[in-house]
Amino acid sequence: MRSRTDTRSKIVELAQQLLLERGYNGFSYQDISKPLGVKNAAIHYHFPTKEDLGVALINEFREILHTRTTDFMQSGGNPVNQLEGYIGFILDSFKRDKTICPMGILAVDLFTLPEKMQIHAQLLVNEMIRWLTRVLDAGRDAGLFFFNGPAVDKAVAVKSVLQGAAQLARLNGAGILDNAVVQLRRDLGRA
Amino acid sequence: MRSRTDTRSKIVELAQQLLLERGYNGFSYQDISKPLGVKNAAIHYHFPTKEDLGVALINEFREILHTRTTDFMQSGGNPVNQLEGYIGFILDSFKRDKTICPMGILAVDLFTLPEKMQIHAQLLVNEMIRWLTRVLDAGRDAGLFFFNGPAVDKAVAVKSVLQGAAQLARLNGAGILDNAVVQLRRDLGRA
DNA sequence: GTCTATAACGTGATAGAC
DNA sequence: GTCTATCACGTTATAGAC
Repeated sequence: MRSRTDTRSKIVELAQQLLLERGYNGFSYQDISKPLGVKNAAIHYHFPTKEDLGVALINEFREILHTRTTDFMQSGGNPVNQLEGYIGFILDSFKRDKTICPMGILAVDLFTLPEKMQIHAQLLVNEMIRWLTRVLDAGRDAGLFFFNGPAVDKAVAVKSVLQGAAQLARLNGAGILDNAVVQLRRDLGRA
Repeated sequence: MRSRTDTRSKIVELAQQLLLERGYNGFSYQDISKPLGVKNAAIHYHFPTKEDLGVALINEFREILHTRTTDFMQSGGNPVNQLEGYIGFILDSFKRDKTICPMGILAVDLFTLPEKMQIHAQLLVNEMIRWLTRVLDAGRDAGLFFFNGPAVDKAVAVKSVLQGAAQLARLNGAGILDNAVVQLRRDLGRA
């Protein structure tokens, strides 16, 4: 029993995979329509332009972030659990199919992206940093993390390590990402 | 007085800028030939396929890395100077024209790249990690850096921070990169 | 909501003249 | 070493039938 937007959600799901795997300029409407067994025009019905599709994908990432960070909050509210939940999500995603963080992908492609996508990508990054800053700040106050300087600086550093290491792991093997995570924990005084 | 490969080197120079700015799938032969005032066929003469051009670009990055790390070595051989030289290079590049590290770009585009490019990209990353590991290890032995765990783990973490933070800075402003660098120094016990 | 058909253009690439 | 000319194909996108 398929809802009336079944195709639409299948398009979003596949396009998301393709964006994460190949970047915004690395996939086409054909790459979506062929596996789904529909025609290009069907995709244009749901997303008139590729920009519309791109914006929908970024908003999907923002929703995932919101859902998962809310999850982390609820599961104890412990800052360690929250950070480790995010780290686990990144490790699992990479190990499944070498998925890397969408923010790095959007940053690399940024100057080729339609304007609306650029704006929504900025929102995504801001939301991520805001959440991670809160987690680290609360964890330091509770004596669970140890670091100097403003929490927002540490948040950017932590996010950057995870993002960058997953990228390097594509080129050098998954072990490099595991080791970077271990080092990250050491640098938070947790090892 | 132009050498017989003047056009060739101009192609490489411009293509490098384009790759760093837009990713491998974000520029075309036209983007190179038009500004240079030559025809597409002229580029195909020097680089029969885009793969050939791409490999040449990666090898250029490898040469730059080799030249600059040799520089750092010679200018005192001090591990702090070596690391700070690399950091300064990244900061300057970003502030000039929002240039980010080619390794992140190649990682994002990896599964769309011709085979030879993928292989050369792996070499580039391996060489980078090897150099940075040596610098950090020597610095720790000399009591200049402070960190726990294998130097190679810290090298990956340091490289990842710089790479990831420059990407986030494209979306959030240059300040975020500066702050990540400050945090990086703190986490090396240097602030 | 999906289709066929088509438009308008950009892409990487090649042959052969100069 | 660079040109003109051309190719075959893929791209995003639209109009209109069903």
